[in-house]
Amino acid sequence: MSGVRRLGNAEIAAQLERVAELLEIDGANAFRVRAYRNAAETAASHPESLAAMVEQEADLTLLRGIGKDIASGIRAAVREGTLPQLAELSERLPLGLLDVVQVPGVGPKRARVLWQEREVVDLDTLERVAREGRVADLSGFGQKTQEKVLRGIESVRARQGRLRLGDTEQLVRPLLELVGQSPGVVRAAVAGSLRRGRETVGDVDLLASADDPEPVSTALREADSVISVLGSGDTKTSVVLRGGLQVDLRVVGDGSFGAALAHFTGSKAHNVAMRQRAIERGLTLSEYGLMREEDGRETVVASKQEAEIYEALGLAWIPPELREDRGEIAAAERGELPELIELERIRGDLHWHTSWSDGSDDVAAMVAACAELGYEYCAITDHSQALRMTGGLDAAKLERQWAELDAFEATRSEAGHEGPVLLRGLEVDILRDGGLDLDEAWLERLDLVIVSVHSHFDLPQAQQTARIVRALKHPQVNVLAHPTGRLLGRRDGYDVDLDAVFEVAAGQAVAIECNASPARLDAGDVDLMRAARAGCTAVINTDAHSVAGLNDMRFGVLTARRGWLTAGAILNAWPLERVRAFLEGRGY
DNA sequence: GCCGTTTTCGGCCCGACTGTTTTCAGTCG
Repeated sequence: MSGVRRLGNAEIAAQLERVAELLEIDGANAFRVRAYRNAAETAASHPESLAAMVEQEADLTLLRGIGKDIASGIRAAVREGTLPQLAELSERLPLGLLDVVQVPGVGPKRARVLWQEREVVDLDTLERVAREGRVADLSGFGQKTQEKVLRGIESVRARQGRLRLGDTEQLVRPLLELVGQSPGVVRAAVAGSLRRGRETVGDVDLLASADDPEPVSTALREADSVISVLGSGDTKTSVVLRGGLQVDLRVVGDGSFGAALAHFTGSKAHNVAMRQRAIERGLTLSEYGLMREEDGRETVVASKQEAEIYEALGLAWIPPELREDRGEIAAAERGELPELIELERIRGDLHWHTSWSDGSDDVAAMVAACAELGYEYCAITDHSQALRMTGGLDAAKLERQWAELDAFEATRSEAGHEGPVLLRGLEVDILRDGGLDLDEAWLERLDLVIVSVHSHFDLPQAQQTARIVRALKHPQVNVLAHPTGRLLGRRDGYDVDLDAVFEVAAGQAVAIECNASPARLDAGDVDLMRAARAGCTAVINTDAHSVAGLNDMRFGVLTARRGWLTAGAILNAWPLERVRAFLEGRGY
């Protein structure tokens, strides 16, 4: 092991992606830009640590999309922390332009013009110039673009500073291990919004119990991924990781671990309600425990285990995902907390792509991976033709795909047909007018029709809603995928009246997807609650575009748990026969 | 910049839409 901080694959991928964006702004050859994007994708999804491969002197150019130049860049980055290509570009271009291209309507070309003609270097300068009306008069811009930019700046700002759940989990897992294995540590856990399974995380709270806080605090301060220490005292150490994520570690005596865990898990609103409940019972609740004060003396009622605190307050233990002060305390008091969905209850994945459209693995590999996950069933659902960039399928291409599926099934049955039942579906685009991007005959033949919006995000609400509702009313439609279209940290959802959509979906037996991709988590927790209240069935799908993507299921399950969903409300937690009945519109 | 070979250079995914233009560049997916 070298003494150099080890760069994670996610960080290498992020740096490659930044190189691609800066090259684009710089006006570089589009294929060179794409080469960096492809390399970023490979880095992000490679199961083995690239840094470890470099240390072992493995040949990185064997990986798809990584050639001589990028391999040597990665080797340098592993040694020095930064890709030389990124270092070089950041000397020539303002890094704030990376935020500027996040603004809808501003791409690399316009960012370059704004920089060179108006000295825009970041969101602040862009906002000032736009407010002064000096964007509209640039050639190729105009009044509407200027207005769109001003609106866009706000939503970019609102998203900054929060990381997605999946990315955060990757960064935190090794830290939790480090903390848990430090000398003297009895218990260690993740708290905060990450423990509650929120879709994005602002900072990370780690908790450890130990008599002496020093060894574990030191271990965190000296962790490979830490770039600066904000503060470090007896009970709290705050550090910043490469990439900017702040991590706070609290160290408490093991006797108060439960109370501290409850306190630092939050949410704030949940804690306030819990403390109020304590006061009503003549008690006080803090991170040190649930206390009773008698004759000026404080005695501990409960503090060692989280569950003891809830019990002492007359409550069932509340799963962290529910701790948002959305009625969980009243439900816990009545003993009516829902029996939340668990990953083990998921019986199949009903939305994923193959190399027939924009997936990277073939049918056999995807089905084998589903078998590995222990699924009873799964569904192939490539894109329909409207998404040309994905190689979407039209009737003729579907015919060819089904021929391959027939051959695949024949091979499987010769081999004894082990593994999940494979349903045949398609992710069919909802066209601008609400029509479906596939002919009637094929819609009828498919086992499963998923519909989704991938275009015309800017329609006014009434029109967007009507369009989706019309699609849902088609009798062959079974699932509405990613119902808001949001991309976490990148794009807000389109403007749609979800309650109207859910009402129709419930009546038409169309399941509402909880898309488990950490980039989407759509429908989100609150929307899933609304859908359930409207009578909709939910379905948790990964929308995987590779074998690796199938592992995202857990993020969807976390989100569904936050939405109070039980196994009974989730299509792919049902046995196959019931799923088939649902898909065929029979009683289910 | 990567890849693959017809092995050292040419292809790499591309169509729709928007707002800007007056025939199209830029953005988006």
